[in-house]
Parts: sequence; C-alpha cells; structure tokens
Amino acid sequence: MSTQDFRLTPNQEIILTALQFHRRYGLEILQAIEESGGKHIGFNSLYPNLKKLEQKGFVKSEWGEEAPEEHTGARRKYYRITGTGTEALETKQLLLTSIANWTPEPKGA
Amino acid sequence: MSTQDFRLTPNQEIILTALQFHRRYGLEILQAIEESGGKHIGFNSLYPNLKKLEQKGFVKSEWGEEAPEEHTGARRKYYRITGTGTEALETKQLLLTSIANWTPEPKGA
DNA sequence: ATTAGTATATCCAATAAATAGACATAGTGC
DNA sequence: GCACTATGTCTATTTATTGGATATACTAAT
Repeated sequence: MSTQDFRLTPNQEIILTALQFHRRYGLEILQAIEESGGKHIGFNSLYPNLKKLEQKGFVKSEWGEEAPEEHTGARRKYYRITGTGTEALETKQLLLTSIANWTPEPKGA
Repeated sequence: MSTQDFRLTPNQEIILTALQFHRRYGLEILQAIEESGGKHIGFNSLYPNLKKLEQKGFVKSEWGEEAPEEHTGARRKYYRITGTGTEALETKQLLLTSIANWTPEPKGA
C-alpha cells in the first residue's frame, strides 16, 4: 500500500516526459528536449536524474542489443518509462486540473 | 517583438494554474492547492511569487471591492491571469507534448 | 597508433529556488 | 483589547540546477 510520492523536480519531469512514448538512450533524450525548443539540460544533469528516476521506479534501463554496424561509437543504454512513471506524469496533470477548477465550499447557513 | 520567456518555476506554475479559470485572492490560492492535494506552499512563498508573476505580466491584481459584510477580516487582493499568462501555461504543455512525441531524423543516405 | 566522434558516468564549485519561521501591518467582529 | 482574516517582508537553511573538468570505452578513419 502506501500512497507513493510522485513528485518530480522540473528536470525530472522533462526527462520522464521524453520517455513517455518512446524508449530512448541518454543523449537521445537531450536531443529530443533540445530540438523541441526546451531549455538546455547538460549530461551532467541528465545522468544523475536518470539514476534518481530509476531509484524511484519511474524508469528502467537496459544496454542496447544493437548489432555493431547499426550505429557508430560506444554502447547505448536505453531507458523506458514504467507503469509507476506513467502514473507520476498523470498524477501531475490531474493535480493541475484539479487546482485550476477548484472552488471554495459555500459557507453554510 | 522578441519571443518572450515563458519559463516558470514549479511553484509559479502551480500558482498560475490556480488562476487559470478563476480570479482568486492570495490565501484562496493556497486553499485551492491544499484541498486539491498539492504539496504545501506557505504564504512566504506565495506572495513573492505572485509579485514575480505580476512583473512578468502573467497576472494582474486589484483590491477587492466587496461590501464589508461579504466577508470578515482584512481587505482581499484579487489576482487574475492575463493573456500572456495563459500563453505561458499553454507553451509549457505544448513543449511537453512535443518532447514526448519527438523522433530522430532518419540519417540520410 | 593516434585522433575524432559517440556514449555513459562522476565530481566539484557556484548559482538559483524553495522552505520554515519570525516579524510587521491592517481591517473586522466581539 | 483580543481573535481572526489577510497581505507582505526578512533571514537562514536546504535542495536543485548549472558549467566545467575528468574518466572510461567502443568505432572509424588516417
């Protein structure tokens, strides 16, 4: 049981969102953010945040199983969002909607 | 001209969202957040952030014009979101959608 | 074999933001 | 005067982000 803590720091929210619909490797996440016009995140912020997201159970990772000719350079580690991670993103949106639509209890007679 | 800076800190996003559909006064904003299950924001965080949001042109404020019998206690200052503020919230959502759906350019022949 | 490019990962110092608590002011009702 | 509602500032602490440096490792080209 125990309701989880779904809170995300700003960078964690952006990184997790980048994984919402696509499995991606580290530098690909930065590319997705950069090319979508988001503010720059360096890899010095990326990797520690991916680690924290993994510790919270919001993402999991696996080493790329590509044939060596599929891409140049070093091994890629792929990250994918978990069910809990998806829940964290949804919870954030529900909270914002709920805050926006809240109205006070009319003070009773 | 000059494309504006629509970036919001986490608390600014929550506060601005509380004003998205309703004009509210300071402590009412905190109530909307609290009763929707958001994490606690104190008035020591609220007022400076409202000031910053007003300086950025995302909200404007006016003193309550209520008849004195409509509520007990001191004057209320009402805040409402501006067109620019609404744009800031929309820009944030569009950015997240864009990051989530981004796919890499297929590397050409 | 060296260099360039891609990729993951950590460490440190500086800056920025949020947080708790105290303090101050003011209007209303009792 | 006291309690309650409400707006607002200040300071110290903690937390998060940022830039820059450093390290490892695999691939491709010279």
